[in-house]
Amino acid sequence: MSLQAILSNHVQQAVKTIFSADLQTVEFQATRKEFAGDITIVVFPMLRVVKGNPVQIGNTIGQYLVDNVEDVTGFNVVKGFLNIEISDAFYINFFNAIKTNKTFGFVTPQEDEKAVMVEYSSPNTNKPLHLGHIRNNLLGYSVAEIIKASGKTVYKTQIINDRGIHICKSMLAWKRFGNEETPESTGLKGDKLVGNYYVKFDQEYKKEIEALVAEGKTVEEAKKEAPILVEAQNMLLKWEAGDEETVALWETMNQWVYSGFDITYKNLGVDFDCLYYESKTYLLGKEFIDQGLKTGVFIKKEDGSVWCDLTSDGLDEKIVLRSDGTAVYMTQDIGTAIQRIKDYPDVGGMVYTVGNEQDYHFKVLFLILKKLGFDWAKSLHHLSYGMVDLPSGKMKSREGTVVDADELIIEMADTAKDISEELGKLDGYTDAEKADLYKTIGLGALKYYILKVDPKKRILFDPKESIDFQGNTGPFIQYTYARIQSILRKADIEEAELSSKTDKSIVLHEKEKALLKQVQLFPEVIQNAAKQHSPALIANYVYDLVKFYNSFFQNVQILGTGNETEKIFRVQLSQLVSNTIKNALGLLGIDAPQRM
RNA sequence: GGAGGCGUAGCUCAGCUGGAUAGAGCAUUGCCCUUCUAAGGCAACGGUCAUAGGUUCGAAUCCUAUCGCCUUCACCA
Repeated sequence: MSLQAILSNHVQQAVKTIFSADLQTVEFQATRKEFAGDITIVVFPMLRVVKGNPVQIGNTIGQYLVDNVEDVTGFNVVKGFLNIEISDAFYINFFNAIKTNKTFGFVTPQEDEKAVMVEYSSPNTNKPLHLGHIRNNLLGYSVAEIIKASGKTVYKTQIINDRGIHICKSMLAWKRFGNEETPESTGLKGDKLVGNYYVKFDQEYKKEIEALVAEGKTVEEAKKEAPILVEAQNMLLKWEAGDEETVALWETMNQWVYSGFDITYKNLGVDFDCLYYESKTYLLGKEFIDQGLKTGVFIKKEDGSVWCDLTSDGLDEKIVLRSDGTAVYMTQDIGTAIQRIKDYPDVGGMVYTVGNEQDYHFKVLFLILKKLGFDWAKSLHHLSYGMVDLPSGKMKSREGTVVDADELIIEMADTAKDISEELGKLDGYTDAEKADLYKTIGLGALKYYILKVDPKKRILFDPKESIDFQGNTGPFIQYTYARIQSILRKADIEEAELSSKTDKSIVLHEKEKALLKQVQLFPEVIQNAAKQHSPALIANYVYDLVKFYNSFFQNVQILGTGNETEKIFRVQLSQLVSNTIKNALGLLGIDAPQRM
């Protein structure tokens, strides 16, 4: 039982016996460092049931706790705050109970718990991934790991938008200007090659618009009538009709993109359990539209288009099928969701990692699925995150104002290399080991930088200012981990000693106590992060833990202490902390290096 | 115009369901490596929590209005 739970019971008991009143809940908070105590009970809320002076009430309850609770050793009252002092024995008990648990805080998936499907990434297949996709991927991956750690089975998935006018644009430009170029012939990554033709298309398109305007057309007309655009649209029609040549080219170019994406995903360290392709699911939603028409969820208009009337829910009418019977984005999403539940019957809820531009879309999607009568629809969540913007504004692939994912990853590793070489602490490492470490540190910096901020906030990324490696950063946390590993290597303590129980008579240093308190919070932090879909909570937690450790490290001798019992305890504590750091970083998709 | 989000130190961000004198990092200025990794530690400086009201023992947090920035409201995805 947690400290709060134990104290809660006793405080309620105290209020009952002394004031003969019933207290519903007891409010706790961490004791501020300028006061003595380990945990604080707020007296003010009790005034609703107990009349009187808060200081007096605090004193009375404090005395009761000292008299009746073994682990409460003292108290003091400041205004309406009852600061409780807890015995070292309590923390040592806790330490003894969990010190050999390698996954403290993680809950193993329960059989009766429904699984969760987490969708993330879901790129278009016409251009390379950029910094915006990186945020999406890191968030989705991390949230999946966090939900897993909180005790649920998780499936990671994505919907690949492999169909549509965007890929036709790249296909057309390649056909016209490509001279049969391939990734092999150019040495380019497949997604980069295809992306180049997407940009090429846009350049040609703009030229044609200008030419048409010069001929006297309005800009609006020119945008619609530009021949290259018309041809791209024809290409999409041909694709939908199953034209052999078009489909073959589409398959080839998509394949190029996939192999390019695979490299980026691998470098980023993200993965998926299953994939869904829009080209395979876009027709799927239609049968459910038919079904919804029968049950009255949807209405057909005179021109044949199908709509969902959401005005009674405070929203608009939403189209779910065009008048020509073709699918829209919504149709496909309805079909995909239903298909996923069919494929994975143990799934009880889904998380969609998609930018906040689409808040409205998902609000509508979830509402429609509810109206269609799926009970799992109430367990759908849109993990909506803010855009990554540049000082110049939004990133735009067509205008070349994007921060390329592959390039950024390489730059980060290069920076790590520069810093590392300057510090020169890697004697004995092979070049391969070094290269590996630079990647780990570079990625650590990037991932932490992205994940430490609240997902719903937008991120302003200035390419001119490099991502930090000092202070509240990934490398700082990795460094602390490496530091502890160094201690453990030098400790020269036998395995049996490392798991031996700590004697309760030991007196804890304040820095040691602070560490144990912080470790104690981990399970709760994981649950919270899972509930709120927020890796930022994990990042903030591990940052605090690491700060406490560095302070401990600087102020307390670990191996150098003369006392053998103390030494063993401190090494064990270091091990526990390092293990917690590693596990927390793991939830963020960040590796913890042995040296750096 | 309807809907939604954001606004905290020069910069980047924390601040849980309302609680003590609003916290970190970067930057700036001091210290601390003959002792376990200085990508570190200790300290100083820095705030009208956008603004104005309200709710109450108590508000950065909840409510209302105003201002500023962003998104969305397509037979696009």
